[in-house]
Amino acid sequence: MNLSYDQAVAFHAVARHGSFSLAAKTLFRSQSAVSIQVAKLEAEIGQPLFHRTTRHLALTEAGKVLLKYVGEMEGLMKEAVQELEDLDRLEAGRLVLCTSDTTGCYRLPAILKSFQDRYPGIDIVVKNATSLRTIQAVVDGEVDLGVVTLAYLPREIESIPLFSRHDVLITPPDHPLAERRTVHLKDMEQYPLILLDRHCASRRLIDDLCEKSRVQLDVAMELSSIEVIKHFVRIDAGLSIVPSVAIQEEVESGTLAQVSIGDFRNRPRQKMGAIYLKGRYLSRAARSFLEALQTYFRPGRKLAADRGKPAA
Amino acid sequence: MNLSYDQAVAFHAVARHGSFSLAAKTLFRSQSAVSIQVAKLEAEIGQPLFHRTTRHLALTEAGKVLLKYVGEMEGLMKEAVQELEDLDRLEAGRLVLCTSDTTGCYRLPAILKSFQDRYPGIDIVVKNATSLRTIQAVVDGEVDLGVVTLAYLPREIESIPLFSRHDVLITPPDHPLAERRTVHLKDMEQYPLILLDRHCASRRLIDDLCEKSRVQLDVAMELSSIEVIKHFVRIDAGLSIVPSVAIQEEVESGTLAQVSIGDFRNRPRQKMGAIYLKGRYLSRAARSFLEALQTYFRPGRKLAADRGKPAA
DNA sequence: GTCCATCTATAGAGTCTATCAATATATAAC
DNA sequence: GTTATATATTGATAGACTCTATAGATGGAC
Repeated sequence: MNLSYDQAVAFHAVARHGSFSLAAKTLFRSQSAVSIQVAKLEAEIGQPLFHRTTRHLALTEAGKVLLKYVGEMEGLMKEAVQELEDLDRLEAGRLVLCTSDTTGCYRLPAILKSFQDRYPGIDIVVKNATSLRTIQAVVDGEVDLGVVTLAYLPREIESIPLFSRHDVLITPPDHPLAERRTVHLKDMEQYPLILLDRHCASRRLIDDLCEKSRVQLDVAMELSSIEVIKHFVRIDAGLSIVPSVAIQEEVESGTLAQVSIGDFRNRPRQKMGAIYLKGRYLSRAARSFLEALQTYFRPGRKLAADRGKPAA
Repeated sequence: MNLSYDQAVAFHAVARHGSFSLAAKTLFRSQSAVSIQVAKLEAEIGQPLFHRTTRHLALTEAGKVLLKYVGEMEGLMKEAVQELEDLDRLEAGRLVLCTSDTTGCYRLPAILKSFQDRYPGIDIVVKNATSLRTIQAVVDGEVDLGVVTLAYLPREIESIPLFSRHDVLITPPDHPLAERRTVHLKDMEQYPLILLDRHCASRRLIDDLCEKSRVQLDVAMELSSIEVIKHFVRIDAGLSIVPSVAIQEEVESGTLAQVSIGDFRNRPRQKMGAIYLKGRYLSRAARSFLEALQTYFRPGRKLAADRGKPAA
């Protein structure tokens, strides 16, 4: 037995209205169309669905059974349509981001908050990982968007520059270098350094620069968290190079000192940006969030994140 | 947004198999047919359902939403088909009978039991009412079948004779009439009688007969239950006329005596039979029960209760 | 009883949609 | 680059659905 959903819907209308002609009107069909639909359904089932003896119809046993199921199915169909339309109107949806701790802690919170306020129906999940891992997660389709260092991007990744990361030397407040307006990598050779481990894009950039400048840093420790690094620097376990945005509070309260690094000045700063998989369909929620990111970080620029294909 | 169920089913197959061509095979369609179905669905929804970047497909957010609902809907459809097929195979169903207390107590139990054993999936509801009320219930479509006195039947009722009801006089064991082999209505005039009330077909038959024979019975009480009548007769509150089948136990145990009534002998006995509404579709369960009734009460006769149109 | 109004079933024609086979295109593996 | 596999596209065909018009049935009015 293979029931047609449309025929069942016609049957349902007839059952609810107790009349073929009335049902036909509500379905915007002719009465004959409805009669035929129900007749076919009855033929398929092998039993009548209505007692047709008197003027008003009554359901047969089979009719009662079918009615029960059709009602539920129509309800589900309506719910599905509702939820899909909500998705389209950004009143529902799910968005999975991935970014570094630093960006997650210091750059995104404000924009996430305003996005949530604007689209309360959208669930946003923020994962934390290094830029390199984030890129892999985007490539694998595990996350919709990433915000990462725009270096070492594979070909299949599309990127949108958002802001620049400005790395500085941090020292305890009473450190000799703390007085300087600028230091160079060369100046740091004599001090033990606490850096992020080699899996981080930002560390890689430092290493690359050292190699070019023939500087041999004394890396005393490799950690994976900037927060932890800050604590070590505060107890004078060594100096570090971190994004300036991550230590504003400590600088203001005087628990840490920051010094610009001359070697970085004429270099392109570390561009940070949003990334997504080339050609992958971006949900409306993802596109909308990309747009929000651009409006927030580059208010002057013209937005390109339209129709799922933002320019690089 | 107006989603097509068939398209959604195609989508579901693709989602489950992770492949259009595989899904096409399981649906016994060509691959192009499935591709087009899904494409139309996506056009209707306004969003892609699959990420098609890599070789294996992945669901988009919209795809995940739809998948959830389609699975449920297909489940319901399967259940509906299952239950309708069960109905056809008599493995499910509901049968509402109506009959008098007497028939319900003394005639039906055995056959109901064997029917239940044979078709355990069918729910049988037995209502009790007088024959006249039962007939009305059948006419109104409140019950599927009735077992009643086959007198005073309206035109729209179809009937199948099953057995005859044999009314006898009952008295206390030590009553003067208890010795007689036969009595006549005339003989009862001098005794107070306890009869069923005038709404009962059996009472009507007695009244009609009295009128013809010009007998004036002394109806001391009118009750609506034969069981109650039996108790009154036992305490010598009067005599009564009841179906013999209802007092077999009391006669055997000697608490009541029965005497044949001569006036009934040459009269057609009260035919009892099954009734249903002419032209009303009889469910398979009802037809099957009618058949069982005939086999039980008239084993020699050829069965006619076939295809919903048993002979009268 | 007959007539009328209303509802449902049926018939024939036109339209639309789904389907198929064949082919083109895209992707991953080699 | 080539090959193999998977998906999209095309054009033709078949089937289902819908419509209008009409016939048949039923209940109520007279």
